[in-house]
Amino acid sequence: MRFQFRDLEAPALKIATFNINGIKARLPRLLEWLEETRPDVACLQEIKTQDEGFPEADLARIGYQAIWHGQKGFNGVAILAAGSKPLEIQRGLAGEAEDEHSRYLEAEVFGLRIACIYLPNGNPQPGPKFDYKLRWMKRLRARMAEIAAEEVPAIVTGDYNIIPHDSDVWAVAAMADDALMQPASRDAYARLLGDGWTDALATHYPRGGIWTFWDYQAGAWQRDHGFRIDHALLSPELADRLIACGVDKDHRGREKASDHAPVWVTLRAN
DNA sequence: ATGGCTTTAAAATAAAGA
Repeated sequence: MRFQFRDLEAPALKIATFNINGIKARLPRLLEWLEETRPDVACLQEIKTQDEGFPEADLARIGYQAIWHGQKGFNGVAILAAGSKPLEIQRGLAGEAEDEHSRYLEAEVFGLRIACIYLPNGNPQPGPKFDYKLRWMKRLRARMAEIAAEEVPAIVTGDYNIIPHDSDVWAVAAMADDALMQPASRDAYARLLGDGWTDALATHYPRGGIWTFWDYQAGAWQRDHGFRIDHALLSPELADRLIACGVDKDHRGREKASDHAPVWVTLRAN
């Protein structure tokens, strides 16, 4: 199936995801990153603000329109697009009415379906937070199956809080008991791929060793003690159009940086 | 280190993160 990127003249589309760990504290870094790298679409996680605190005007000033799903103090996701307002399709996942965390936002923009996710961390495990993580992944899988059934070009990207393979972490032993790499977490992630979604970075860097997160503690950045937990999953149509992908690693080393680095993919228009 | 940072919320600590 062929498709066109609507409202876009460029022959390729760049889509990025960035867990910014607080949009208020990170606003100068966020604006700087957008202006330097100019993604057509940017999915943000952990905006950590209520809806009314979202810096809509600051983003508009540099050419980005946005939709967002905020929450007081923590969580929160947003989808930004250069010169186009994302059309909201869905916020939140079905299947758990009492779940009030702002972790899922889905939109249509440039002729693509884009879901921005902030998957629960799940620590400590075992425990109720880990149970919530696994339930959330089950609900995500159900929604992704619905999207797949629509046969639209789609990308589900964000902070998955999953280390998919041992080659995606600096030291397996250091993280062995962490919720991010438990077999149940990995199995749930593998099921998404089994359903036909493609992990963009895993495809282009099959040997691993690519990190998207470095802890603030213990000199993790200076020692390159990181792991890969921010992912872009592509529908079959988009997987065929993947030109390039990578991590804006240098942004992790800047003043007042987030503990995550941005991840991006570039897709061919046809 | 059952937490070495960091953010938010809110006024000193506490929760959450990964």
